[in-house]
Amino acid sequence: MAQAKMTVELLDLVAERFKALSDRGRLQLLQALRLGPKTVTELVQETEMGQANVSRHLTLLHSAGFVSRERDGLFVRYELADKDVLKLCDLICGRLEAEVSVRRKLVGGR
Amino acid sequence: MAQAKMTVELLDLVAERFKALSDRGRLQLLQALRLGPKTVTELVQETEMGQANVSRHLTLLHSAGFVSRERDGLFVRYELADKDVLKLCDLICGRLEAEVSVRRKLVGGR
DNA sequence: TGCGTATATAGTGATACGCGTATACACTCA
DNA sequence: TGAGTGTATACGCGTATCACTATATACGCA
Repeated sequence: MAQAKMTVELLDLVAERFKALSDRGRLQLLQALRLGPKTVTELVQETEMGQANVSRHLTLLHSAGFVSRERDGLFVRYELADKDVLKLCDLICGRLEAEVSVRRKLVGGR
Repeated sequence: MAQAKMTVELLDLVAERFKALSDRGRLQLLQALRLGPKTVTELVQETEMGQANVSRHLTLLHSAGFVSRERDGLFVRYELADKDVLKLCDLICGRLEAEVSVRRKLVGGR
């Protein structure tokens, strides 16, 4: 959004990236990957999601460029592609915390 | 995502915010608001979307906290709530540009 | 109060999404 | 090559989302 002119195609791409982050399960996976690479099996155990779902979500995150994948024998190890994802989430979380504190003030002020 | 423990409820809230940004029409509206507040009618003209759609998308963006609204007589004027939205979009755009440049290099290297 | 304009909200049909199950594919090893 | 394990994909279903149209609500003004 740095430039004034955003083509419809570019906006669609941006929307697609945001959509990849608009699901609880996928955010859970990204969070689980914060501390390092993990295999699908490990992620299944940590998130308590079904194997098919985990695989599907990881595929989507990968095609959105948020995670990278690397085969290790029988396993596939996923990893955060970079730290941008965390920045994005931090921005949202910061907003949420601000909202909550505003609400607290409103309630406390009654 | 700053803290290691993210409750399911918090993740849902984060996902909801990202979902608000995961639609071309809504991104178009946010972009149109970059230069200042606008009324629904103005946004309808600029985006070539139907009035009902514009109103609906603005309502969603408002409940997600990305825009503020203020009634001005018969009109309702919407405005970017803060600059975070632009930061978020810039992060995504930066990623997209990086991807494109990588692809260019790959193509050029052939 | 009644009319005209601006905005918001049903209602509806088409499309997209997420989940669970079953199955296909990839890889290792005997 | 065949069995076993890990990962990805196909299918069906229920739900959510979006655009469009019509309608309702809010407001200013005569």
